[in-house]
Amino acid sequence: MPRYNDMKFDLLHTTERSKARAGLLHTCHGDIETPIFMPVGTLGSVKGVHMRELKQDIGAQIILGNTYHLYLRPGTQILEQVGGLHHFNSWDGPILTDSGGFQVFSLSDIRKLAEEGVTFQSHIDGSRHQFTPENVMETQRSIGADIIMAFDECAPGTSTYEYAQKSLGLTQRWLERCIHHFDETKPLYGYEQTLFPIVQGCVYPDLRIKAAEHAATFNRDGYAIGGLAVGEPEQDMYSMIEVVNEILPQNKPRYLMGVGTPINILEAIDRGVDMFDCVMPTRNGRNGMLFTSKGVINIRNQKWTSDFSVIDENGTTFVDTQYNKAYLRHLIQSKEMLGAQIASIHNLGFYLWLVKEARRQILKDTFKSWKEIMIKQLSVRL
RNA sequence: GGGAAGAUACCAAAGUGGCCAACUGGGGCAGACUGUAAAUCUGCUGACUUAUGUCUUCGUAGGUUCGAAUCCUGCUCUUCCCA
Repeated sequence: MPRYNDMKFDLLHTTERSKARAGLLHTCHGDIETPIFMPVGTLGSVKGVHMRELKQDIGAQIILGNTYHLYLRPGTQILEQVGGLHHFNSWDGPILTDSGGFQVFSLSDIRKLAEEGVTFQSHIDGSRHQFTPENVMETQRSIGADIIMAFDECAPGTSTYEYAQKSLGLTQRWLERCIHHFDETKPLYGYEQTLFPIVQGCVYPDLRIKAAEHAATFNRDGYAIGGLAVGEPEQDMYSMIEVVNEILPQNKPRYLMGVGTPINILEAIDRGVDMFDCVMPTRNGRNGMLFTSKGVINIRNQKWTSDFSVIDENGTTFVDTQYNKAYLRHLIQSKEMLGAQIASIHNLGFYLWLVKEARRQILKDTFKSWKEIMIKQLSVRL
């Protein structure tokens, strides 16, 4: 089985006025049209959304899972027994797993960081577990994601230069160990997996450059930009993307981890990013925030109480025109689970529409002007 | 008819002389949420207004007191028990 396959990503189109690109990423579970947004399914489910809705209504082409969470529950034994996450959650498209690097950041008060790896206390029962670059690769083999991520430290956006530098050193040594171990092991379920390195370096251009150059030497099928949208100013995020994308190979997909708002996504596409994931459409949806073609709605606000217009007349999912705003507000106010489901489907549908439309605009060389109009629209708070 | 308990802000419910514009929960209103410890979290919720000020409130009408949601009296209403 080839370790490296240069046919994995076809860069179909680039534009003059923008760094935006349209591409096609091939995986053993299907092709992905980029730019793409990947719904987050931490525990093997995109919260509140059926696979059928994800695929047919929302148009998702790839979803995420999380190594830390799936390792704790249901555990690798179950995942191996069933033949990997695809067979467990019955998503037959591509899957990407995050390595647990983000949990090094988000669970910082119940973990200990060391050269060897990270010792976590389970947030479920307090039990202690060690994650190392090596065992994280193995766990991701067990999960069986098509794209797996290197184990990194996602340092806070407010880190000092000294901390960021130290952290990056660790991430880079871990990357080497990840790659070494990944290349030494084989997939468990008969299809190929690929490992994406993660570029860290906080908001410091020289660190980001160093990190991107280091990552690029490993010649992988794709690269991720991590450690952004974690507390730093938005402008810093954009300039880091610019710095890193200057260095990452043109013919490989770039994945901006954990980002972001619809506007963030458009700005990042403009700067040459191809892949995105974020909990925002689902989490914020559950909490009553809707991203629509006309602007952002807080459906809990009183003004929607008797607004019987449909959720989004230009929306692409069935919920958009099936349900009215007042009803959705009622469901969310009443904490009815259907409300969370409708909001999640709507928001994911919007995100997927956004990247699909971006791709269409890139292909016909009108991305830049379309983006400006969209950003104005997306800034509206209804 | 007799007896007992009770009446507190939108609802429920603490508070039995000053630290009470009044605990707490719900509801309501608003905000937050970016590789998901999140169907979660935060703030506000008498009025005027925003100073750590004034005014009006704890069924109702009086009274005691420097001071009352808290003590006393009448009235009204509610619930329960006995006839």
